[in-house]
Amino acid sequence: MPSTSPTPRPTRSVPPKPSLDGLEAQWSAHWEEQGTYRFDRSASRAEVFSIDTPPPTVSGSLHVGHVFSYTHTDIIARYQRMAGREVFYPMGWDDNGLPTERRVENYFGVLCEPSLPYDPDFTPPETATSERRDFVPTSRQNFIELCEQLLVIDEAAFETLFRQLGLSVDWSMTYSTISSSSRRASQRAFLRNLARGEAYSMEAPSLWDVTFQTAVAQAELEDRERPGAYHQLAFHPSGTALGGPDVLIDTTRPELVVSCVALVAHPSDERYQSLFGSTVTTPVFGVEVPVLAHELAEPDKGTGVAMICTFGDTTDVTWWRELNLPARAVIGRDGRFAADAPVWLSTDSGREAYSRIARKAAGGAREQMVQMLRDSGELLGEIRPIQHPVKFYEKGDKPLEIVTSRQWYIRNGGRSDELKAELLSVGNDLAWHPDYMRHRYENWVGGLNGDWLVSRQRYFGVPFPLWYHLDAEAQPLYDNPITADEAALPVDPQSQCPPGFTEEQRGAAGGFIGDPDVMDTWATSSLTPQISCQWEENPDLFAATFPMDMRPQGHDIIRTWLFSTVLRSEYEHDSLPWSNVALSGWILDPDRKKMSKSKGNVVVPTHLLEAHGADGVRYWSGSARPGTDTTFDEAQMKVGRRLSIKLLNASKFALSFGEGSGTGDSSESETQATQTRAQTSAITEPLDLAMVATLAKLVADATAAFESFDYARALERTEQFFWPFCDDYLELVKGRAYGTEGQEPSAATQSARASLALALSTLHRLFAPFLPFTTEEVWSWWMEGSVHRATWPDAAELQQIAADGNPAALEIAAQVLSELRGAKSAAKVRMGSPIQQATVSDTSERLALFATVAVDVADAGKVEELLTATADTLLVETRIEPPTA
RNA sequence: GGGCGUAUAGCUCAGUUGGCUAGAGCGCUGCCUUCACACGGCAGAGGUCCGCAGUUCGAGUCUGCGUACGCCCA
Repeated sequence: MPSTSPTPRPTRSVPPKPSLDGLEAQWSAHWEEQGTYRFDRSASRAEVFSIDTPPPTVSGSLHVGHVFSYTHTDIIARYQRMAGREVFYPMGWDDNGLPTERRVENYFGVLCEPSLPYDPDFTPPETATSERRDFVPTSRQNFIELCEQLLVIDEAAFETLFRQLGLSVDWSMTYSTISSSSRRASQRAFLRNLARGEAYSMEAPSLWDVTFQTAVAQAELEDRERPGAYHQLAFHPSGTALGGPDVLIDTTRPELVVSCVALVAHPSDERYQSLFGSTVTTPVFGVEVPVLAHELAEPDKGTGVAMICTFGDTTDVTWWRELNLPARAVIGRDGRFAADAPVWLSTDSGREAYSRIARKAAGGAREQMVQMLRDSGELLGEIRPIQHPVKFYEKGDKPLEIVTSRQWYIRNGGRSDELKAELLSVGNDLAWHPDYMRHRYENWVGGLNGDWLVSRQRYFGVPFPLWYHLDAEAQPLYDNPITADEAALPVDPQSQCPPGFTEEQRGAAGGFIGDPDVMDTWATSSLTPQISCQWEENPDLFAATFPMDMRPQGHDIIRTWLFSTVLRSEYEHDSLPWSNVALSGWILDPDRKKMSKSKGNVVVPTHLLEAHGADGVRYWSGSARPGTDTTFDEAQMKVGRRLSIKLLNASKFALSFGEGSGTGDSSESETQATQTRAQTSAITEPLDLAMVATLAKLVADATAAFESFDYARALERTEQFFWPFCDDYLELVKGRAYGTEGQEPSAATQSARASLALALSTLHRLFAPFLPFTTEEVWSWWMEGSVHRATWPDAAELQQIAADGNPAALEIAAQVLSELRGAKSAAKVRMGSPIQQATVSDTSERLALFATVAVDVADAGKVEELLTATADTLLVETRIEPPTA
């Protein structure tokens, strides 16, 4: 559906008492029926404006934040559509991955237990317990079915909200990240990464969430301040240094002494020069470890010596790698210490000590360990409590452990300066809105220190399309995975055989096993441009929409979604995935705290839409400058509602005077162009020309603001014009517009009516992206078609109509009118009461300008005798006689 | 520790190459209800533009140094 220039209806139809009630339901049904926002697939790339919509995580709750940022995108989409672009604006749901699993677990009170067989009659508990340990185990397939079941409900709730909000998405193009085409795209992209050497698997220590029992990526980490305590432990010199004084270290994790592989101090630390190269034995366990030097050791932290454990934190991993230390890991995937005493404990007393911490989680093991250290006298002094940053999975509740496991990685520049430089350069080619957000990207890419870990030991996600050969002992051979054929995608290696094998060979010696993992959610959502543009599935659509024009998103996920999308696109297409990135800010509660579920200050948007109307809520969103954190403010929504009501009433009023041309001769043979020309050529009065000149400037400003994605500025300018337009211009022009009853409209009357029509048509379109329901309503009173498919106003055309109209004439008229009203207000009389005499004093230049509008001013102010006098500045003196009672 | 942003009326915010006698809305106060709008209109009060120093004929705006708050990264 192309956009069209405004075409008046043959007759106007203005309701006697306009109202906002019911507009949302009425017009959203109408738009759906008319296909107003349907994407035209025949459009060429040059005509298209394509938007990489953020697929919301449907397993989260509805949130004002959704309303806020999605409105920003919609406002831009609506502008682009009116500006003549064919807008590709799909919606997507991010429904694969851990957030959905977690919601399903809590919602139904179940846990996935992959060893269980599928139960076709499985029904979840009637009431879910809140205790995770009481959750009912269910098979992988049952679990996935529950995920799918809940998603239908969650997605419907989101769609309802977004429709109420008036998002102009083409709902026929909706995608979901767990759908078969998304899984296909995700697996295809992965296989190509693998073929090009951009993806690899490796056995390595990685960050591990013990609750969810999965590896997590660097991008999903967050530091949280947690209470901890320094324990001072004594290590005993051994070998050549035997008999020397104990080496003291401070640690917050005494339970890890058993996996200590070395002590470390800074190479320039004077205190420990003599110890470097010597060995010490660990407390309690008596294992001999070296004392080494490394610049990551912090001399002013504790005693300056740290114990290196495999693995307590990410620094341990660095030390382990760079100092070539052995791995002595004891914590398993469940976060507990291994049951059997490790082989490196050579003494009976060491093994006995270990048995006291075996099978314990970190906390319990620490308690035991502290007791043993106290008993042996190797814990010195008091335990000193501290606050320190601890690494958490952003969605997790327990500190991350580091566990060694085989994982898949995609190279992201974290281990290659060359790739890092390339990605930095690519990011620099993006147009960022606001521009300063580019620093977040640079910061993140610059700080990457490892490749992107994409495998997750979870169930509801996109599986790796891989199998592994089994050797004669049925052990997997990871080095040469069997890959799925692209044509067969999507595949589930758990239930499907690799090419050339049969199901009987699964798990058998010489046979195969399927890769058990799923990909990180971001590994799929990093492909939203490819998914929504239907990469490799619909070449015409892809060619018309990719690379996309705009990626809207929150600034908090630059490091994850934005970066990973750039990376995947660079690998697959050697290009940016889009040309513009528009960042939305946070919603802050009235105390300026970020709204989040954990703080319990989240506002659910449905009641807001009911209370203030979709346009009222949209107005609040649209007032927030791009990228700026914004206070949640219902007062602004009320203002938006007021603006909408004002627009209804002002439109009703302006349309009540009759047609602009006044002749009533709008015969059907007359083309729209000549009609328009006849109307606009009727605009001759100085006040009217001044208004049109001001309007032309407004359109130029608003258009420029929109072209740079600054919708808030466009709204602000439009409002700045609209309120004085109602307060002043409508009042000034009212008398002329009425004309004299029973007479043919004079030229002055026709000028007024044509000006009102022109201003109204322009204002309706300028407000349309922000107030889609209200503007569609008022547009329908007098125009054909949808305002949302009407062409955006043209500043040059308006300027041409305004000719030599001088905006200052309108300004001075408004100023004098305001003075006259002030006099009436001071005299405590009604605005409709007359002023017997008014004298306007000003400079002669301004008086000359005033003369061109004086009749309108006198009429609006009900001034019976209007005099002028020259002076240095504007002064209005009045004589108001008290009304005769 | 490094980077980025914000700081203007009681509140939420505009203020785009320096020209400001600093604006808007909300809130507050007063007045006005037949004739578009009481889900209203009109008018009014209200400010050391975070601080200090500098550049300039001129600084809310530019520069430097601080302070406070927020975010990103280590």
